[in-house]
Amino acid sequence: MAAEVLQPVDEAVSDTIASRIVAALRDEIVTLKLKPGDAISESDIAARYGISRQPAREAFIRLAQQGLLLIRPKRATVVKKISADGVRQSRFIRESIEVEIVRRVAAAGGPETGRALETIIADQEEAMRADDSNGFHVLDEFFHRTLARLAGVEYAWQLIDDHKIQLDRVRYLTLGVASQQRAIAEHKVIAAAVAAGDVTGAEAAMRAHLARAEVLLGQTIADHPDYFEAEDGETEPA
Amino acid sequence: MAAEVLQPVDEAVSDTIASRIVAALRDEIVTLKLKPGDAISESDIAARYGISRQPAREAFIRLAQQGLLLIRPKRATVVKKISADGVRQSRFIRESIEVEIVRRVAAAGGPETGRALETIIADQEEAMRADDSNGFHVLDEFFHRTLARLAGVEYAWQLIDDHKIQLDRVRYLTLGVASQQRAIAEHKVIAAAVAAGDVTGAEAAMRAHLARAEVLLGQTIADHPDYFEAEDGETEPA
DNA sequence: CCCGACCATCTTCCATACAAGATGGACGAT
DNA sequence: ATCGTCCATCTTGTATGGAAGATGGTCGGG
Repeated sequence: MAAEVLQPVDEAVSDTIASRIVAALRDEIVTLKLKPGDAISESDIAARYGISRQPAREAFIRLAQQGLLLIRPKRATVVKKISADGVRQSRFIRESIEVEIVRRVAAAGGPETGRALETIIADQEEAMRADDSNGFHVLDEFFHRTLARLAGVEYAWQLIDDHKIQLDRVRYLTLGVASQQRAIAEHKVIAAAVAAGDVTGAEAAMRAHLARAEVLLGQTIADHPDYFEAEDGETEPA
Repeated sequence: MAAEVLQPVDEAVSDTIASRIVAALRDEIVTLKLKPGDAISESDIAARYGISRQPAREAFIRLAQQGLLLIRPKRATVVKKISADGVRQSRFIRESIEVEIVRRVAAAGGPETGRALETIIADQEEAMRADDSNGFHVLDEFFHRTLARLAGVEYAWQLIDDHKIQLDRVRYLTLGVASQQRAIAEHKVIAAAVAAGDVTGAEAAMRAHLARAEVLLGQTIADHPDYFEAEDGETEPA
């Protein structure tokens, strides 16, 4: 059943080569094995994965539509640099929707919703203790996704998930245990407010939780300026 | 500079055949020349537009990712039926984001923002008098998009635009002058609240404005049940 | 020494050919 | 007459070849 919930990502129902390439490239991009600005070509990927150019091309199209690649017609295809403004707007989108979600859940929620959330938080604490950074992230995502399902808008979460990749690349640059502890604490506040039916409290808690990304962004830009697009000045400071 | 803001629509920078097919099919789907449930094939489209299968295939991929087509691996490709639940969730997404947008604009807005909106409304009234239904819709979209730009999140509007197609198909089934008059009146209320810096008032006005779609949905399902997916019961009541 | 034109090379884009699987109707057995 | 099987036909997925265009280095002229 858990697998049922995790599988349907909208299009990956078919197990084609192109789909696998999409997943593979997507992972390489988020984990920064493919760095922003790197140039790749269809032939390149085709050779690397031992396939034809056609599936590689289709993968490029899908990833370009997700905002991860930039296909330049007759020139080359590059891994899109992270746009600071784009990250802020992705965060804006996420905050808009998630705030609305917790409002709904808090308004309609009963005691069992609170219990469902607490279970996830407990799992997160265990993952943190086990130093399972990857599992922690999966559970973090599951927490938010569960809220969406409780609000009856799980499809909306899928949307957030698509655009969250932009945020994930930043997040990947700023891992840390302290961050995990704080995330858990904030999740607890949200869960408590939701369980108590405190709409405005839940909204505030969610906003505070998501606001943390703003701080990380500035820090990350300072640390890895070459991964980001030039914002206002010239694009190429020659 | 303004061109800079309007140009980057993410992928349509290149003027390829595939892009034109995407636009053409998208239009046909929204205007219901291609009805939900209709089956189309790559060869079919290729022949119809006098092109090869390859661009048609790419267009299918892009449209499938936008949720308009359903590609069934070795079977056929069909125009996705309208999902009532999907429409509700698209509306939820739109409301979440647009509410947040008007909040921001109302909070930070000055007198010139109100004037910009009023200009658009005036144009809308003219379009209505001229019985230019298409122009009216374009201006309606422009009104909301302008709000997004004033909030500094025009990219977010693009997201809404992508998912608004689901709503547009329903809207296309329910045109009418009365609807236009009401839309203009509601736009005026929103613009007034924004100009006055009335955050909660603007939020309420926007919610009311978008809530109208809910009523239309039920009506439309009743009128065209064959365009919609079966919701809970069996998919095929044989 | 500096600048402009040319060209080999690379890229994406499109066309075509083939492969694998699913469908629906015809056909034959019971 | 009814049911099961087979097969022509359609579908999408993949491979490969050629075309148009952009790039960057090289070469020649000033």
